[in-house]
Amino acid sequence: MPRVYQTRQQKAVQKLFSARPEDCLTAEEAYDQLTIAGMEVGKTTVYRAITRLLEQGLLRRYAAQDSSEAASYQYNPCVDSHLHIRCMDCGVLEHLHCDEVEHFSAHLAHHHGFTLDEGQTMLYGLCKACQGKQQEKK
Amino acid sequence: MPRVYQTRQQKAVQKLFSARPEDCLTAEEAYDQLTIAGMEVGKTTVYRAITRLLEQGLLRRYAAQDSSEAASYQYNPCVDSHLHIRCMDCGVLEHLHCDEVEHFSAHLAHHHGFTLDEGQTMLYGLCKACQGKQQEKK
DNA sequence: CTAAGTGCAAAATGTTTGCATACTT
DNA sequence: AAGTATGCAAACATTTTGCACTTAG
Repeated sequence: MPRVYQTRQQKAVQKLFSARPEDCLTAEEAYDQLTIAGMEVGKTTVYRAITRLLEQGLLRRYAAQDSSEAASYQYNPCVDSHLHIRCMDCGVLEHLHCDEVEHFSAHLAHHHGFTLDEGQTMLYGLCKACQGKQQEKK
Repeated sequence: MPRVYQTRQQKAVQKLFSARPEDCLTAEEAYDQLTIAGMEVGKTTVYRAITRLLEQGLLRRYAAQDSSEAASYQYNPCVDSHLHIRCMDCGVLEHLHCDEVEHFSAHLAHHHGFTLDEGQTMLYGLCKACQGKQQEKK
């Protein structure tokens, strides 16, 4: 792994993500944010910076649910790895800090020989609010 | 929802997926399979047939892990919905038929107000074989 | 000074759309 | 006959790459 130079642009991208560990941003959104902030970072550079951060394990990547939508990225403080759940209707992202997850993960390891990567996994379903909405429709 | 005509092509695509409910195929792969089988179905038509099957709930869609990789689709016999786990190293797909999943899902519903959609969710991690490989590398 | 990063334009990829034609019902 | 599907080519959106130039270490 080649060394990572601390350029103005690289620092700007990392800072953007690390400043909001709760948020998921697409490359485009990150680019826009930087532009608004007057940071002058090329879009290509944003992509390359993100790639570098992924390699360093500082970002996690979430594939889009629908096709032809962009992937999003989130700051990944290694210490606090946890599952995320995404509502398929409203798109809200929730962070699952919960012992039950550890229990389930342990079960997978023991009974299925599978080591769950919480950082890479996104659970999909419906949040409380959207379950209500779905029922109204019926 | 408009009615779905049973064309030669539509039937061919559905048959392809339903014949192998264990397999995940990308649109491209489906197209290739059909072409090899001499079915003469256009790629556009494959995409449109897949879209229709998704709308009907007969197919589930899995977003690609790495960027610039294609999404894959799998036949979805509604009755037997279950979680899937994918090895990030070798790519193997395992089907999780397990009471623990129901237990975890129930927990999510009760304590987090979140209804898990097992069909849409893919767990990522490392399978037994690849955990061994990872350790050797160190 | 050298390895690494930048930014533009162009390519690549997966997917969707416009449209004239053909098929189902 | 009306509604839907097909297939081609072209459009699209996201992401990557080639290349000449700049910057960090």
